[in-house]
Amino acid sequence: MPTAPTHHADAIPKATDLFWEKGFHATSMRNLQQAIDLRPGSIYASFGSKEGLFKEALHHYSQRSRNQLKDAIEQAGDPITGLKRFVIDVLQCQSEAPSNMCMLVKTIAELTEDQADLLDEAKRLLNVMEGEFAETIRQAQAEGLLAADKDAARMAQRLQVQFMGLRTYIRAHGESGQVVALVDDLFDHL
Amino acid sequence: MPTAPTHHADAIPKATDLFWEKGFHATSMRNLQQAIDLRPGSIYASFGSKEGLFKEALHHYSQRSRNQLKDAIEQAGDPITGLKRFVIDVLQCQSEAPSNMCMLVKTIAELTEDQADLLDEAKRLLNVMEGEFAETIRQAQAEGLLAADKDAARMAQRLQVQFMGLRTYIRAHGESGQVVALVDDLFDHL
DNA sequence: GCTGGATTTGAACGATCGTTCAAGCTATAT
DNA sequence: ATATAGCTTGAACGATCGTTCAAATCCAGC
Repeated sequence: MPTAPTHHADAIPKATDLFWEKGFHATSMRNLQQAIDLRPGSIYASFGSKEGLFKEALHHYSQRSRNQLKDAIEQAGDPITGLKRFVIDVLQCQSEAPSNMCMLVKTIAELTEDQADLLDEAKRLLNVMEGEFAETIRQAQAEGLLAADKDAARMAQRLQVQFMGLRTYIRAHGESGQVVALVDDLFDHL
Repeated sequence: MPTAPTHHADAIPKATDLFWEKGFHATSMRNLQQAIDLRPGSIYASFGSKEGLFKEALHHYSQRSRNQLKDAIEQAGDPITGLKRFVIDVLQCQSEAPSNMCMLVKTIAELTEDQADLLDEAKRLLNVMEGEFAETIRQAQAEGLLAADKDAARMAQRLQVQFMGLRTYIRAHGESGQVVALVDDLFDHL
């Protein structure tokens, strides 16, 4: 029943931003109806349930992030500068983004086993992103930009931990402008 | 009206654990009534509102964590081993605790400006905890257990970032048993 | 053992939740 | 122009939300 074709193509991005800002439980179907300008029947015809729509939002968010990384690498020229650029961009975009924190992290923080499939999906997508980090690091090693003897997967793991920690920290305090220096540090001790 | 005297002293700990597990929005007053075995009238006489009870829960959680750190330091003998012990204990107690993640972090991840005072309180208490870390590090420096030229506040900041990141990472993956090694690393590069 | 203030009780309130579905509308094919 | 298939609409459903309050209960002090 889900993923039925709709000509309201920008419904998912808008739903994503609302879910990202307010979280799963605090976002009501009526909030969503207003945000994406669709009546309940249309939404349920397309997505089946609130959970179904949220799952689409998670996928859209994940894809958007992966594209953002890809673009940053292409624009920067080499993988490592691109990766660093991506991290800095995400950390600094406090103003325009719906939330300072990663939507996937917010989701695994909020949900319990009551929404096991959404929780598992968020975990999986977070893992996919870590895989992208690892692949990027591997490419940097192949190009001689990074010591090739270190374990790329382990480095990606460390990056993921620090990245999630930093975003949480920035949410708790202000941005404070030290972001670039902190990220430089992060990549030095990678 | 809040904080009226009650002889149901263990109401707050039980409410804390439920809020910690399920978060603010997913925990209903009826869940709480059942968990702490009080009827609505009594709860509202004591705490005024769901928000009031949640604020008490935040305070209780914060105090409990600070005591846990204090105890760990006393038991370990010196501040730095105690601090490390505390971190390891928290990271490993995946089974008994209501959630792998810090309740304060879960709260700042979940809430928006719709509950501004609860959000600010969680941020403040997180800052208090970072202050405890800094004070502990300062004591370790005073006892010659740590290089005294480094900025204790900055080290506490790094510890906080890594600690929050690691707890999130453990929530997303399993515990995987590498925790002790990871924390050793963390304290080496502190 | 009676009285009076404080506490507890649980039914009930209006609001809002996620969801459904009969009726209305739109657009294509004939 | 008319029929038909599919999408859209919005009122409505039962459940549950946070909260209230009159009545029942408890427990001092006399």
